[in-house]
Amino acid sequence: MRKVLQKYGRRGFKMTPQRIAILEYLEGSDNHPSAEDIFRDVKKRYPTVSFATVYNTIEALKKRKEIVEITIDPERKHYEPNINPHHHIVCIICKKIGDVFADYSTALRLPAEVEQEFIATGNHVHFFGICKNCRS
Amino acid sequence: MRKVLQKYGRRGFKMTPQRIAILEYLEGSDNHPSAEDIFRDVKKRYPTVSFATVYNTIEALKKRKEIVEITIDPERKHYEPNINPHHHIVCIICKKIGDVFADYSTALRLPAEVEQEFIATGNHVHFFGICKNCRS
DNA sequence: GTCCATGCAAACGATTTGCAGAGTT
DNA sequence: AACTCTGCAAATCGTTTGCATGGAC
Repeated sequence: MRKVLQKYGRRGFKMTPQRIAILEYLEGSDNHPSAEDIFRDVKKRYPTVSFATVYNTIEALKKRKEIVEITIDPERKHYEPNINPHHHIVCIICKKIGDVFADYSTALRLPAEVEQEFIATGNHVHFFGICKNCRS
Repeated sequence: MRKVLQKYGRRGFKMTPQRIAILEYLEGSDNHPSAEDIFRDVKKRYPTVSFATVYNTIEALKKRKEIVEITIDPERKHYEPNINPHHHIVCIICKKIGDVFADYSTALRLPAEVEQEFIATGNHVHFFGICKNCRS
């Protein structure tokens, strides 16, 4: 809520109750929800919300660079409100996604052969591991 | 073909013509095809192949760890025959995927806060950039 | 005959789209 | 009225599954 709710008083992006609920859910915890996660949560307060609204809002927020789409789960897309570039770690058991704030850029040099083919403009590290909960 | 075709003479994994075609395509170039890419290519030689066969074969090969599924394209899964752990770079224009053989493990240390939550067991770096072709 | 791969078609799950109705200005 | 968001339903796309047929041992 905070950030985005302030930013868009009303202009260009209408702050409807559903959208507020979506933003609050997205910014309310350190989760990385899928569209369905968002849908389920918003439905608690607005039992008539539709997937169309959720996806519409996601699309509008992506376009405005207020949220980021994460491609880390082969089955579905996930979203997060944290715009600062960072990395992720995924529990291989429960699939929980954690944030990793660190800048590895200086270490992540491309091998020479690859540099002949590509100019790198960014990077994202996907760690996998086991979370505290799943260690038992 | 080489590797896998030799390995499985016939036992446990039947080398049918369709499977040979799939393996040849997978190992024949440094591509990272999607199921549909594979399907289209095999169809050239076997016009009656079905997606079921392609997906069945992919599944069987994944289970035997002969190919790896890549989660880097939000729209579809990609596969590659190179089992050695390595990283990837994706052209943000044409989506071409390149291999990056480098071991960044020593540099990729998790921040202390994250280590309290997760034990890392692996990593994969997803570079993005622009390929030679798309520079024009 | 047994086993297992094939190929067709139907099913499925995630996401997208068309559109009529509503809310806001 | 103009604009745009909502919610329903239908459509789409990638992937999976059920099942009858068919080839290899």
